Amino acid sequence: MPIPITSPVRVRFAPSPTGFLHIGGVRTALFNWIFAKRYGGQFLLRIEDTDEKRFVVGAAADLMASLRWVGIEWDEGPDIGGPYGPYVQSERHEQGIYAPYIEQLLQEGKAYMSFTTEAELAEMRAAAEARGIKAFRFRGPERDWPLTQQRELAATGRTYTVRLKVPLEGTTTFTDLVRGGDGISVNNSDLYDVVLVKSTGMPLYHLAHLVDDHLMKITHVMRSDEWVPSAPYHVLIYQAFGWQMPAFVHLPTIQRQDGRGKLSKRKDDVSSNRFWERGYLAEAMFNYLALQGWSYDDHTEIMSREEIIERFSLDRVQPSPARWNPEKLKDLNGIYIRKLPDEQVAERIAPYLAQAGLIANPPSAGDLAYVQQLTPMIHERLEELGEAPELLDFFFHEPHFDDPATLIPKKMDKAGALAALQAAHACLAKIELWVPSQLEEELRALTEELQVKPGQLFGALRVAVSGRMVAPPLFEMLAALDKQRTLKRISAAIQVLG
RNA sequence: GGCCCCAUCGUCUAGCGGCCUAGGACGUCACCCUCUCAAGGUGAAGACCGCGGGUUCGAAUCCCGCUGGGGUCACCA
Repeated sequence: MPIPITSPVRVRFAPSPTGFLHIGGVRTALFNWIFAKRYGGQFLLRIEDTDEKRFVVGAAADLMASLRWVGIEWDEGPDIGGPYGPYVQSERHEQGIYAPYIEQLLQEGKAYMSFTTEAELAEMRAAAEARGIKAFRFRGPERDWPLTQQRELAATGRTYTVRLKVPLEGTTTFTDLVRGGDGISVNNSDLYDVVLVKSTGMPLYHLAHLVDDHLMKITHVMRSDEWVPSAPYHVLIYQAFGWQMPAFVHLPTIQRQDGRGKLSKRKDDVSSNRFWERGYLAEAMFNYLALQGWSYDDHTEIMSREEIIERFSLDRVQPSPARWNPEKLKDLNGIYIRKLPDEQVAERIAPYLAQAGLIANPPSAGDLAYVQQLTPMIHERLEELGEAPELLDFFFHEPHFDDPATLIPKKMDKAGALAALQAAHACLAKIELWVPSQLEEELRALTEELQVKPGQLFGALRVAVSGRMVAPPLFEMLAALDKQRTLKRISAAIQVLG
């Protein structure tokens, strides 16, 4: 059933700069972006850096580059500003944006100053566990103190955190646009008094993101599944402020390939950077990621950005987790590479060849022209642009034969192979018009003359000229190699065999 | 362990009570094409719809229980 969406829609992606962005993060950003485009709303980027300990220099810039790579642009964000800036939480904190809201909750008795230290908390947790209590739900004694008493203690210099005064009884319920049903409900007795402000005065995610979402007029909070357990706290905070709640959309997580847990930055090779380095097309990544947790119908998979935006709807978002499938991504990438014209593929593989040292870096005009000539031979064989150097390296330096036996075709002996190569050399030496069709015509005639199968002669030549059993089509290869180099390589092969 | 979420081929999914002897894609295998490898074409294997109860003339589809998997239990996000 279609989910009614009230536009204008405002969504956001709010990562913390703690390292590289993995593809799960990109997927979450992508769904937000697609959703905004679909309903003609805004997509904003906000950096949540309230955790000074985990902050990684350069991570924010890196993450923005990753998003832009797949084609995600934001309408408001740290680097481009917007009407509700700044879009970096540490800056917002410095500007004192959160302070009045904290004060408000304190004044109204919705939150309280908690003087229990981290060390004390750890002790209490350990003691609780020793008594067999598995779930430690902290409620500070100060939750019942009058505010004046809390302030008096604070005035003595004692440090404190600010905690939300979570109701002891009753239930907290919220709806989720992906899960539907009657909504998700938890007993308040299963909750604890979450920390809203650290003892350093820095607000925590729970408080900061929510104030920001409210101030930035976010209508839909679309985030990963792992946030479901903390959603009740957010609902309670909205209620404490008396603010209108955004709609919650919890996206299924992307699981590891083996299905054991969610993707991890440390254990899995899923940094988004890795994919453009290896030669994945942004269009393919976009298409693949859109299909992680969403589908259009029972058979359509290859879709352009525009088609995906046009067709996207929340009721087709899967509630169950997806699983990381690099094989499928690779297949899609191959499809997108094949859709590209040869000229573009040539332009895009040139940097990989340069990096591999096969051509100059940066490539010369002559290099580029040669790459243009070679590209049609490997175009449809490419699933990652980064595979190009491996497929083409023998065009740039002489092959060497690790195993001369590969020069001998099936059902042929060494003498036969030698004779065939010598005959081919003589035949090719006479050819003036060095183009694939002419080469094919002459060499096919030679197979009949020699009474050998095409596969035998062509196979021996393929190895002679490329040094490998698997290579691009023979005649195109010879043509691209030019006559002189072809003859030289065949001679070298004859030497090796003989 | 508590709490929450989820459950269709190995994987991603279609399916919203009869169209399902369950469709598509990746992967796997075979054949065709063919100078090798790809690409392309054709086809095959692969899911008693996790299990057990209901509801119904009829259930993969609705309800309950169980089991399994995942997430989360921080002064991290």
